[in-house]
Amino acid sequence: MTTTDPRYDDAGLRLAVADEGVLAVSIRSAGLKVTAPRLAVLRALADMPHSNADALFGAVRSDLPGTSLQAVYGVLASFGTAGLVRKIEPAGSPALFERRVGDNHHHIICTRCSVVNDVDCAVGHAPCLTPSEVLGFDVRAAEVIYWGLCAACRLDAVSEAADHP
Amino acid sequence: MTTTDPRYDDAGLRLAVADEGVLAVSIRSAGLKVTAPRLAVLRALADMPHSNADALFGAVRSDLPGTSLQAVYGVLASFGTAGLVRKIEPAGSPALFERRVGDNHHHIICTRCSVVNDVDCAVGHAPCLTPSEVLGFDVRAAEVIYWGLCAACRLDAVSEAADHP
DNA sequence: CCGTTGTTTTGATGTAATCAAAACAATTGG
DNA sequence: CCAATTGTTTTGATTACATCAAAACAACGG
Repeated sequence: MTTTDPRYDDAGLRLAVADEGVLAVSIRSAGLKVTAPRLAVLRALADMPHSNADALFGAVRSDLPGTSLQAVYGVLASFGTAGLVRKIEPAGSPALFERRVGDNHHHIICTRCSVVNDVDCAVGHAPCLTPSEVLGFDVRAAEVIYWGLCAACRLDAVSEAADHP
Repeated sequence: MTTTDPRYDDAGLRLAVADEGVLAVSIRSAGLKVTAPRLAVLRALADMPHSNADALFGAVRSDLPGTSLQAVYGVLASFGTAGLVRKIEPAGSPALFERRVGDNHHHIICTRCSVVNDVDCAVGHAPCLTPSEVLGFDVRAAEVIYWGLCAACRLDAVSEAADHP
């Protein structure tokens, strides 16, 4: 009789032991060399998705001092072309990065505090939203950004209105 | 018996005589002072929608030499807050401007030649695409950019493939 | 463990846009 | 029609974000 407790199965064991190895594997299997700055950026991105290069630089530098901002840009560029991260460029914001790739999900951004949340694709298929041929264009992707007030800012807006009647 | 020929009705006559006055009126009725740089920017924008500040600067300078680039930025900013123009900021591009405002239409951009076309709203209502409350957000607008190959670039891509078989 | 190849550092450069102060021009009210 | 007010434009500096290039360096395949 073999145990089926998920904590002790093969995948679980590897996962527990690997620890940082998981990140290394994903980098290597994307065809890239595994380096300390790359691990650090990927780790930072896991903790704080929708971060910009500068915020990632801050996080990376704190556990790998001596890393340059340009290295972070370089890492993000290589991750981007390798398909490891996705770059989003909302109006009025520096570029943001996230590890969730492959599905084409969208984003909702608070106009007041700029917090970003993922939103599943409106339709569910790759170039979500129907038009696959519009005005003679061969449409490959649909990028959607919703703008609005997040829950916290809705409350703040209400209490502010009370302060200034 | 009064004529009802639209060419001679009051509005039509005013329109024909006004010529440039149409632009001036739209500026003034937006609560802004009418100035030569503003008229020139609005005129340029009528000719070339989806232009960036620099392209508009080029057009403006050619019929109103001495205008500064900063003036163009200033004009565009005031037009933006006055609701006279809309600013779009596609990923990887400087901001583009257009006079079509009020309806919330979207855009389709060629990934090869960067040409921009208007696309009517996917649903037809203001924050097009259903979600008016997502993840606790109060959604106010949905911004959609389609990316693909324009008709001309589709043809070019085909002939290039023939060149490099 | 060495060589190749790709990555990071260092430092310069570029683009798009914004800011601030002084000169100037459009409107409003007399 | 003129003067005062208010808003706009010019001029020049400055910022934010990002990219480029060369030399130093590190990963990985043999």
